[in-house]
Amino acid sequence: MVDIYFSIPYIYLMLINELSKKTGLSTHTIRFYEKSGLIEGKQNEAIKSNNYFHYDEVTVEKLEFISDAKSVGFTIREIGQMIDAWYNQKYTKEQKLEILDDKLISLEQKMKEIKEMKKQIIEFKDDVLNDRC
Amino acid sequence: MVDIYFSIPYIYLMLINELSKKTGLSTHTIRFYEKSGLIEGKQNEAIKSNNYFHYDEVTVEKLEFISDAKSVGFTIREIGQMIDAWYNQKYTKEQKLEILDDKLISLEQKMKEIKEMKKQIIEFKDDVLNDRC
DNA sequence: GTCAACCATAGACCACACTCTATTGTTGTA
DNA sequence: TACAACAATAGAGTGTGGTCTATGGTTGAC
Repeated sequence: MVDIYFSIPYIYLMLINELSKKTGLSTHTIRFYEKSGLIEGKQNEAIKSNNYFHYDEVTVEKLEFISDAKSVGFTIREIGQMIDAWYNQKYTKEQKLEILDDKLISLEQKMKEIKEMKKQIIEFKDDVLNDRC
Repeated sequence: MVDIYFSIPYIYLMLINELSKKTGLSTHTIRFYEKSGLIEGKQNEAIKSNNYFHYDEVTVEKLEFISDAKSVGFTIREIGQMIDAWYNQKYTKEQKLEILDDKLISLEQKMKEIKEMKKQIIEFKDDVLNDRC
């Protein structure tokens, strides 16, 4: 079987080292994300001499999304869900929308908590400034 | 030496079980926070028969703050800094303000990241709705 | 054909933030 | 005085998210 992925000339593919340089993530971390099911490289079955994985530009996008999503506090599992809701066909349209709406709600919640925390810290500052603590 | 803490009649003190019920945190978790330096109970040196720790209402406040701060993503270390900046005298006024300002800046940053993530997810939703993925 | 720079896999190790178990001792009510 | 419900300490175990090491194979420039 010939993999179409490797027969389309205008799809640029890269190995893990280049992916690492493009995203700023270590090859270790990228492999960890791959094992966790967040991304997926492809092996060229026409080449028998090695088992190197090849990655496309969409993987770069995904890794950038993963970094962003992690820094707002989403877990690997949640990030996986979102990626599946976006790039995969394993969910129906309705399920995809439900997942994404769910994440939007949790962002709203985080937002609210951060605003509360800001208020608190500003009160602390006020106490410090006025020698009330 | 007589500890003033135990001689002021209007300071209400409680044992760990009551503290746990008031805050919704397990006694395990409370002891973990105590070992981590976030809170501090006091032993009554007048009582020789046991070594029970007694906690005041300020500890309840601190534990509530810890829960809130954790849910916005602050680490134990960061939370400890903030508590010290507020309740302790181990920092100067200037140092306290610096710490608190630093935390405000990181909250602003988190806020920005969350807004970006919201935008992204809304774009995802749009793609799903219009069958672009 | 040598060698540096890459590739893959497996599994050990790490920090963080708990969470639980085991053990021993204390208190207060019946 | 028996007993349940509490207390303390030490230390083991858990889940998450990496990070590193060891081992062995491949590629490409010289």
